[in-house]
Amino acid sequence: MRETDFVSGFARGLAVIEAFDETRPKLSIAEASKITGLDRATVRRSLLTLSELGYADYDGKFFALTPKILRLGHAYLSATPLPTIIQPYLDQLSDRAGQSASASVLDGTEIVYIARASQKRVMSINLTTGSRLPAYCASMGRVWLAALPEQEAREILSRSNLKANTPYTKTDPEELIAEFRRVREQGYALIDQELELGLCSIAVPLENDRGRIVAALNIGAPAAHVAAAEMVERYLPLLKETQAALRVVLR
Amino acid sequence: MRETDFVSGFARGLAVIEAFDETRPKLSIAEASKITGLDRATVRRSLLTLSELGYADYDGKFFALTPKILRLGHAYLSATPLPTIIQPYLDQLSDRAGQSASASVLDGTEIVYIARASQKRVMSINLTTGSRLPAYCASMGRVWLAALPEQEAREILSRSNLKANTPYTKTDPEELIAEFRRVREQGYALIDQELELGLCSIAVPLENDRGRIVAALNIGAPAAHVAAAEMVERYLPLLKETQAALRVVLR
DNA sequence: TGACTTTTGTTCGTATATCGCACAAAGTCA
DNA sequence: TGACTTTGTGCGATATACGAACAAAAGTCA
Repeated sequence: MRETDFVSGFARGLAVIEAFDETRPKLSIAEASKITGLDRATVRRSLLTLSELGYADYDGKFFALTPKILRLGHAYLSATPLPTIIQPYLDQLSDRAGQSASASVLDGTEIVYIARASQKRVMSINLTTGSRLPAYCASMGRVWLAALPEQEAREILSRSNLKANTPYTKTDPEELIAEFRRVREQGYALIDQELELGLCSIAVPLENDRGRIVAALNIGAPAAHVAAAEMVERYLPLLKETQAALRVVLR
Repeated sequence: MRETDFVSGFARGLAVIEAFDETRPKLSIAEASKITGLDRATVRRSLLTLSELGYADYDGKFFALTPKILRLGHAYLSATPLPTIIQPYLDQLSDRAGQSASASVLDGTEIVYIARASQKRVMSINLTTGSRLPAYCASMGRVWLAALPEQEAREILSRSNLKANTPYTKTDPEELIAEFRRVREQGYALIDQELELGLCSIAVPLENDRGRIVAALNIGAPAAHVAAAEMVERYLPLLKETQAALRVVLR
């Protein structure tokens, strides 16, 4: 790609959109400038452009994103057949298990939820389509990393911020690599309160008919309700069934 | 806003992202150019920029969005407290009703789902956070339009594509305006198979403590299961309870 | 309170990047 | 093969970003 094939004004604008998050729902020009590292004048133009197009509101002081911005993310969800195909299977799975069931794909060091059937809230985090979790400490993330060549998995770990969310969180890269090997062999990943205290989850890979991983499926349950050891006997068979059913559907 | 405060390269890029949808998950440069009406060279630069930033994949022929694009929409969801606050109430509501419950906001002529607790699939459409429906024929849309000054509601109707999705769909603006008045008086909107055959739904407005509408809540049920007339007695009390509980929570 | 400092928003001239056109090259299909 | 479509590229005209300068607003402190 030649240098002139890159529209930096577009790239800068996207960075400005990403400057908004849960801790910063409203931004002044100066704040957005600090977060993105872009010049105030440049950020101002991007924000005014967003506002002009209806993607943001401006009260003269702060900018806030509007629901119109959801069109951008939704363009992916509706354009990708996977979430639509998976959703009914997930609903059924969640219903049979009596627990939340989800599907995700890997994006860099994170997994991204692309479909979810939730039961009563067990986590402090509100997970919906588009939510992200670090791959190294989530059951679906483990499944994804286990499916990659070891070198790639190492590379992703090296870019990850391996922090101990709970006393149980594995943060040693070598230990994680060994865990990936175990996941690969047994065909599922089990997480016992590594992401959040009181939460267990179990995940399996979802492969297409060429044996390539296209998503991960999981079931999450409160540890108080289901001990980690029980997760396998109670939910693995259900996950395996769903996995097999979907394998037939996916080209 | 001065002319030079608008970054057209950014605006053009956003239009290119929106060119992707369920019917067009992969786009060539020429296709994207046709859809957006932008010059091929311009579209090409935007697509290559997206690809360079990891928001799109390029196989040398077609471009497809990657899950990274979800970050953009998610910036709104996580930056707006409303979905997070509402979700647990929706889960409980859906659980008690045994039907899907959702929340939405108005964006132009459409409602946008910002949270949803789904039960078994009853619609042909896969609704998730970020999904859109025309406001004029959806129960939550009616609630929103009823909450606006009549002039604004008329203006939105005039911009809407009022088509009859089913034989029951109301498409006459005057009839709709009269319906909005009824919705305002009775405090809820009932839709009997106007969006899709076999689907009924009932919605109420969700107001903050200043009495301003901030979202609409609804419950949807298969018509075969619950006749339209029954919707009110079965679900309105539950909706009202949730509405009241949330009113206290919202500032 | 008022003087002072710091932060923020806006404007401007200029160097640079981007646009859209026109043409060339490469596919595509009968 | 030839007609057609699609993609890539060079170039002049135009739009945009940068950084500095200034004005306005918001803090800060005695």
